[in-house]
Amino acid sequence: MGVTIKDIAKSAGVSYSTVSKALRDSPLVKEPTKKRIIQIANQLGYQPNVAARSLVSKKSFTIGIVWPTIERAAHSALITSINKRLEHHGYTTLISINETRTAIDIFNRYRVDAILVFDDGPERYSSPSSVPIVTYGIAEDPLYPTVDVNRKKAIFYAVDYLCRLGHKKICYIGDLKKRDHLQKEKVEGFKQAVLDCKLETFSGQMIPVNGLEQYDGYVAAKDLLRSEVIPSAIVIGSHDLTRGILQAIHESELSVPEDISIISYDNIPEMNNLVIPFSTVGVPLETITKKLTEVLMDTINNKNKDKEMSRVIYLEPKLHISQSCRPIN
Amino acid sequence: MGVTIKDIAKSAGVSYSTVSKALRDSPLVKEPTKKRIIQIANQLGYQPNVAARSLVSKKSFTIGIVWPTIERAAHSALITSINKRLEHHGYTTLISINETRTAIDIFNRYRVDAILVFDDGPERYSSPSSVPIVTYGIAEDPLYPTVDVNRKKAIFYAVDYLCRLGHKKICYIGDLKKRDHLQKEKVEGFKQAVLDCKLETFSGQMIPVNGLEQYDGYVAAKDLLRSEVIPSAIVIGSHDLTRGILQAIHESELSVPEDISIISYDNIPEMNNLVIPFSTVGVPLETITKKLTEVLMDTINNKNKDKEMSRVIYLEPKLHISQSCRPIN
DNA sequence: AATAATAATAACAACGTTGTTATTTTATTT
DNA sequence: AAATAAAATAACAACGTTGTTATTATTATT
Repeated sequence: MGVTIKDIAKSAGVSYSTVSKALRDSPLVKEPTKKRIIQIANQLGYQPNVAARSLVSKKSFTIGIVWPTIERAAHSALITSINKRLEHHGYTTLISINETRTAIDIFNRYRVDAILVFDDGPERYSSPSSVPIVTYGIAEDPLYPTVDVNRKKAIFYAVDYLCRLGHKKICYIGDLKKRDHLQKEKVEGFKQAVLDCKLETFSGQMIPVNGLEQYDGYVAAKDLLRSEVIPSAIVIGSHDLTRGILQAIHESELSVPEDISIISYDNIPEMNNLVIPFSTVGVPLETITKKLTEVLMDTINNKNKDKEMSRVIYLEPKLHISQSCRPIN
Repeated sequence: MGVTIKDIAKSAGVSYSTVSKALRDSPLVKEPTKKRIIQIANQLGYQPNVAARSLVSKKSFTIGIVWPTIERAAHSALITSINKRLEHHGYTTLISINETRTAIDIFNRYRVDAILVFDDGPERYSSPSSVPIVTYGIAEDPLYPTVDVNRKKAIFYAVDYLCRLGHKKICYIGDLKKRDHLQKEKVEGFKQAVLDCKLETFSGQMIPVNGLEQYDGYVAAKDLLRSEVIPSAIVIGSHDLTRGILQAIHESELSVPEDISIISYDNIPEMNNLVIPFSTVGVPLETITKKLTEVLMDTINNKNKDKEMSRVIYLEPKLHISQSCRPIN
């Protein structure tokens, strides 16, 4: 079974409390003894028992991530980055892919120091959690501190940018369903921009997709390109759609940005494996994870009090200009 | 802070040991008292402290999954299924996406009951882990009990099947690099089958890809279709490649299976969102996760002794015949 | 060399559970 | 109604750790 502090004590001929102090590098134990103890610990492959430790110290130095939507590729990049950042703060990340309610219960049983919820779902989970919760991307009347991207503004910026380049006929390809809050925001941003920029509106300006995968983008774009009036620019609501849309454009023997300008919503800085470097709007992934880590640490250290606890932090999207849009004469 | 058994005891006017028994549904406590205690526990939102519990009982009812390659879509389906199965056995699944060595250490500190490693990497981690380890897909001289798919056989079956349909000119598209053990197996299966079935060999019979993504398949197939001799059938080494290959075939105005037969290696039963229902070879995902769960439970309950501990279980692939292959006259 | 001050180590309680043993309450027998 | 058996509950030790307090060993001061 697992090696304990007492095994080390016996082997070193000291009391177990001395071992505890030595391993935590306390100044209360003499340097040579400390060295000897540490060496024995390594030799025996000692790993401190988290259960025992967190039982007495009421700290686990662990963050639980709730991730029921495990397939979402975008989230996996976020989680990788968060994990790295938390590691630097001395925290361990543990993930549960269970349904949100269940996962929160699990982490409560483990008494982790904080829970980070990644769940796009519209479901409300009024969770009696004694462990503090932070959420990402559920800005609609959240019960907990939330970090979110201002998606409305993002798409607004995209349209505004195209407009300043002189584009008049601009389409939006994305999820138009009312259900998904995150996608709805984007649609609103588009509508607002069309209004504010005094752009032409026309039927078929907003093209729906069935899902957010490459294939869905392909289908939607095929559809669009078959119609008689082709827009001079397209705003794409979600990352994966872009590839499919490009594919469709290529098949129509059109090229980007010569024949058509394209800009996509995206947080991930990896639109590089596409044919041309792509222009995007969105909050850089590292900005998101930096803020999330910050909020988590503040929450743990009780830096935010009372009503402040349930406030939303909207991150400001950035326009990342590359080579997929061109000015119109 | 968290509600403890003592809080409940106070509120119910009984001793905390009675509460413990009541919550574990022990016959040692009278039914009405039990009911009352359980009700109070729910009311207070009590969640048992895993740390305290596993400290005394030496059981955590938790399995740690090591998953450093978080992006691998195929694994996410496996993990989802495993999670569900383990839940039925009363186990909780916790995931770490840290580098394998680190993740194993973490789970050792947590004293989970077993660790399941999903790591394709060829790296050897001679880990001094006091928690038992089970691995998936690292059959090459494994240190721990391992479940693996017989990939060599899988591809063999695919070729054999095509051969029996009368195909003579069969190509393989996949990763040909020597590095990746999993991919190498498949290549060997192909070579073996070509030999055993006395098939024609020709230059350019095995087409390499750069990665295992859809795009890589597209590029490889484009290349193939540009050459003067086009095979009558293609065996595809990995799931995601398939879409790209189909794309390329369509662009060449060929159709499947009329002009060309295609069969793909795949464990996931979801080749449905393709244009036609696809023929595949591989071990069904549920078979894999069933066996993995079995091995995990056996390992925990010490059902496998001594040298048996480090044996490999090769799962037998199944041919799943659908509509992407046709017989040749 | 005896005493005080300090450094190093040991002993012990506590954390929230479970499982075992001890005590009290209730039911049964005479 | 007293004695006994059975049922229900309470008390206590243990798990592996940390932090506090008590003890012992060492050094400094006279």
